[in-house]
Amino acid sequence: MSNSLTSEGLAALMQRGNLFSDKCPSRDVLKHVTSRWGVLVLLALMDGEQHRFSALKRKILGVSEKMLAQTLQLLESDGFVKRTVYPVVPPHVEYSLTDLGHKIAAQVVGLADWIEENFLQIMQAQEQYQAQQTSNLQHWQS
Amino acid sequence: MSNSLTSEGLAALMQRGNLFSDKCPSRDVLKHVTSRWGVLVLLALMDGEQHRFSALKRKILGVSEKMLAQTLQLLESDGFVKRTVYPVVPPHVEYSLTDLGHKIAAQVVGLADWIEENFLQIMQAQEQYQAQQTSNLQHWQS
DNA sequence: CTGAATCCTTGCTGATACTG
DNA sequence: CAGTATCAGCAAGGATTCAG
Repeated sequence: MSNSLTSEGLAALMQRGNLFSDKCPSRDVLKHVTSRWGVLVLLALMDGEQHRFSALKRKILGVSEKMLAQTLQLLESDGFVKRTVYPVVPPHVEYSLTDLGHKIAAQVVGLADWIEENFLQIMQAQEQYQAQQTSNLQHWQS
Repeated sequence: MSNSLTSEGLAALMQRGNLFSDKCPSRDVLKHVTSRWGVLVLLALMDGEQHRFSALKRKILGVSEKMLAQTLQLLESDGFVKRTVYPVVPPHVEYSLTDLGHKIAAQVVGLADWIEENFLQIMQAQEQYQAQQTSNLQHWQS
């Protein structure tokens, strides 16, 4: 059948702190949703509407067809994106978020928003770091 | 001086939805904290203790010295990690999270935890997707 | 002990061309 | 319209070596 899980195997997968041991499957999902285009796809689909492939391509500036298709496939395989095909000519495909997709999108966007909100502080830290590096540089230059 | 920001430039950087336009500096920070080792470093430092380089290397299984040093530098330059050097022989360096670091670590771990908590659903979606792909495969094989 | 520097391999990415 | 296939370029990642 499709579900071949043992309760022991499941327990091993679900325990916390698993991220430290390599090959943790959660890392793959994290990779998908935080990837360069993954974030943008989730963001683009968050309005709950149906979106066509070409519409997404227009909305997400700079993405190639290959990467968009690849990202959509990954997110679909994780159960975050729903792909609806209308068997007509010319082909018509629509993408939208699943319930699960909406939830993880909220998490990802929450993280992204936090960064944007606190970006001023981060930038100041970066400048301080830069200044520190520069002064160290000047030190051994003399 | 170190601060060369104009108010217009800052305003342009801070507006929401900026993630869509490429070269958004927030994307770099997002990349740092969600990178393969970035997540694990934040997780390892979340206890609030001081951690030595070699201790982190032992704690984060599989990380190379190069990537650990690189990750720590990035997180330090973003103001998330504090690096304390004790000028003794042999060298003694300690790493810990800043206040800002604790906050973003909470966000990142929140996302990671969400994935782990909902991993059962995700895995089921992956199995369904796999099954679907396999059946499609068998279709044209015959 | 804590890294920096080097080399080398891998994998991601994007441009192009092609299919149903 | 909605992709797939292929290939080339580049950057991330890792192993090793060297240095303060």
